[in-house]
Amino acid sequence: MKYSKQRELIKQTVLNSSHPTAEDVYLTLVEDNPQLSLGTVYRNLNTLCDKGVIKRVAIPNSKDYFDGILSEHQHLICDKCHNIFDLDVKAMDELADKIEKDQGIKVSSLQLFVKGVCHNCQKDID
Amino acid sequence: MKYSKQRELIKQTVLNSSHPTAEDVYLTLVEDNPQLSLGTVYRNLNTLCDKGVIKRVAIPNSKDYFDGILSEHQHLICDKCHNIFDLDVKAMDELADKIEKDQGIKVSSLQLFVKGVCHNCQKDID
DNA sequence: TGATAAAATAGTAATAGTTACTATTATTAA
DNA sequence: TTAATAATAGTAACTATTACTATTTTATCA
Repeated sequence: MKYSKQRELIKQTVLNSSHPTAEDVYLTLVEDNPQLSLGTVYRNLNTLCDKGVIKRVAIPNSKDYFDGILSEHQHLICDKCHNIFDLDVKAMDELADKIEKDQGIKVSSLQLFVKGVCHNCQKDID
Repeated sequence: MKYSKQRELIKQTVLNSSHPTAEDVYLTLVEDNPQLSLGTVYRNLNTLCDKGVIKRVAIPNSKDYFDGILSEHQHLICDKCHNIFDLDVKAMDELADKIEKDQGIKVSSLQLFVKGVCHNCQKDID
């Protein structure tokens, strides 16, 4: 894989922002790099995911988000502000084991989508 | 809401098949109803979901599936045959409670996506 | 350093799944 | 049976993403 300035910028943008979409990354970078192409952003986000440099957060009925945090964690989608927040749900491995035992199937991946109200928005309600 | 023959057929097709997509429903029905429009299928699937007659199974990076079983359950997406299977995961309510306590947030919905190998495909492996 | 090969880019076209629009048809209620 | 209104078929449009292609950038090595 050859170095490219664009890929470097895209990587840094994901690492320095919270769950940006491809479009977020593009809009962030295009200001100082007016020649940047949205296709380049998509292509590099895919490459970076494939190489394990970043992770894709794929949410049902929504565009993809990207995440610079590689350790396993789950996500909260806030009902109010629609932002995405990291959740450290401890019980996932046990749950996978339980499902394997109870259902008699092999589990290769387990993903949890939590919808609710984030800390910030909860403050606004109180 | 006025009766329509098309909506009735669409509803029956969802109730009588296992997790069909909009296209599945359309292809099933169009044979005996050549005038049926795909738009009508989409519109009525949405209406039936809104009215609580059927449920939408929205899976990340995939088209929507529909489900005639209304009771709360989770889904297995098989790595081999890519079909969708119902899973009765008992621990969901407890998990929601635990997340609310641990994370200090209000959970409005909790969805689990299990990827793995279904019973049928597991048989083929053995 | 300069030539060459390989990879990446920008810009655009194409795709998949779904929704929106509109003229026509079917259903319902009086 | 007519009049209203809701639903349809057929098509266009939309959104998120991928594919294509001519040009540019990067890396290699003589």
